[in-house]
Amino acid sequence: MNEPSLSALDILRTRSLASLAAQEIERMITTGELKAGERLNELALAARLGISRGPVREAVRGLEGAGLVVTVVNQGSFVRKVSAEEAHELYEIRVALTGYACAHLARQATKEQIAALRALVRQMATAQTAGDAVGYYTLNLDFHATLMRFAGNKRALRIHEEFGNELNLFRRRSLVSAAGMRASNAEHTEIVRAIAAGDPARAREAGELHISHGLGRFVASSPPAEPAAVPDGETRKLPRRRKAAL
Amino acid sequence: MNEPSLSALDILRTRSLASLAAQEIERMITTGELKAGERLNELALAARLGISRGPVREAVRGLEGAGLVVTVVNQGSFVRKVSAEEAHELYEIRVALTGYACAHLARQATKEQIAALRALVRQMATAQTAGDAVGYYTLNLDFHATLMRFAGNKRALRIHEEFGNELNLFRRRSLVSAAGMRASNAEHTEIVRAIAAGDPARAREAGELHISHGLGRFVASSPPAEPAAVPDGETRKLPRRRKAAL
DNA sequence: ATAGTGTAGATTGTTGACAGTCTGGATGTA
DNA sequence: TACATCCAGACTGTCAACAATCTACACTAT
Repeated sequence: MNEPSLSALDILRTRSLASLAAQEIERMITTGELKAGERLNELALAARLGISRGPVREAVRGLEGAGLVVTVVNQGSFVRKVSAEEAHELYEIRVALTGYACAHLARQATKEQIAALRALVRQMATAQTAGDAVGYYTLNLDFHATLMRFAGNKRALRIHEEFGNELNLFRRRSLVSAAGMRASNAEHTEIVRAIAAGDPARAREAGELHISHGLGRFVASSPPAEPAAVPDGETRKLPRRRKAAL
Repeated sequence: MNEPSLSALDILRTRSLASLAAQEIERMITTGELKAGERLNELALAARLGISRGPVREAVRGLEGAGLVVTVVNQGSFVRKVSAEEAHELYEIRVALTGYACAHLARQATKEQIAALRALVRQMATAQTAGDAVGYYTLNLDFHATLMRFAGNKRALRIHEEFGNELNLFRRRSLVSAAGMRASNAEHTEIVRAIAAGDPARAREAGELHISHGLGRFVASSPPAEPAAVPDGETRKLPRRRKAAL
């Protein structure tokens, strides 16, 4: 009955080229196709997407407003680079949010929600014993997102996801070690246990500790970052790549 | 020696028209010159700023990325309207962040920082006894921003300010009553006292309670909002103001 | 009157062109 | 060799024009 997919025309009736471009560029950034600090060549992007520079510029501006991109007049826009200090700040905020969410859940989580969290912990245990770091990584993301979602605060969920993206701009996604996974999931267990016990203070404590330790595991597993002489937001006078890379 | 102000040319060398437009439009929104739900007429804005539509569109897209504006294809962009539910979520996050900041400060606030906070509380007390609601409002903003700044998390400070702006889009800025001011400042006093005492748990509790109560005072002082049938992000088919207002 | 249709004007979405700025290397000079 | 100057190409910043869409209002038929 339906067209295989919405015809190109129908898509345009609902979404502007700029929004599509924004989506695609964001994808390129989060997948690492565009690396932190890399320059966004408007012309190249427009050519690649088969559109003109206007919508591309709009898309980039949108990403700038969202904090994924930094622009320097007459020099261009760059994928934002997150400094160690900024990453630390992001983690601190996550500590506060996660702790709060856990305390909240300890007060009013439903049986189904607790069951869902337990299931995730079990799956992570499986991934951990199997040494499946990638699987664990994904499940872990899911666990924390679920925690936020169950806490019933959509905005907090959004912020949490946003921070996850930004942390990817700090250093490329890094997987935790086997020992890290074990420790991490033990903390997950404690979080769920405290929530199930209906003990807000303990749940908060467990949530906060888990994120704090997560920061430790994060930096421990990341390769040392190069000095980084590229726009964190201030820098100038940086080399401009000529040949439109892609 | 200096030009009265940077010559227009020098400004352009450092800031693009789009960024200037964004700044100006944001100002219009936060001052209420553009009200929540109101439509942003690109042509009118461009004319008012004496530029073309390109930079205006970019500016609007940036504000959209920042969450101040919502866009519907072929219908235009609108100043975002914050629902009661969203406002509630914002307050919840503020509770978490403020509580965390207070606990943090209780652990490592310097004498100077504590003195600064005490000074602000004193000033608020003066404003309160004088019945100066506007002065109190401003000082209160300052107090909370200072709390965040002293906690040493720039990002948290930014989020806090951002939320303040968004809450203005919920209902127009509303001032608390005389009784509200008194209660509010009593809580401020308790926060500073707990911080000065170096008691993180108590400081957090005081910070959290203060924001929670703040939500109560906020809704109590706000006029009831109209049903609101304008774009919160989904709506369609809404009347379009014709005559370019301004 | 009411509902349906059509049209003009207002506005948004996109494009292509032009001007200004910056980078990197070539050229020339001490 | 070291250093200042100049030049061409690559890009970004802005604009003006065109196409597409939507809204409001008038007009028609029932």
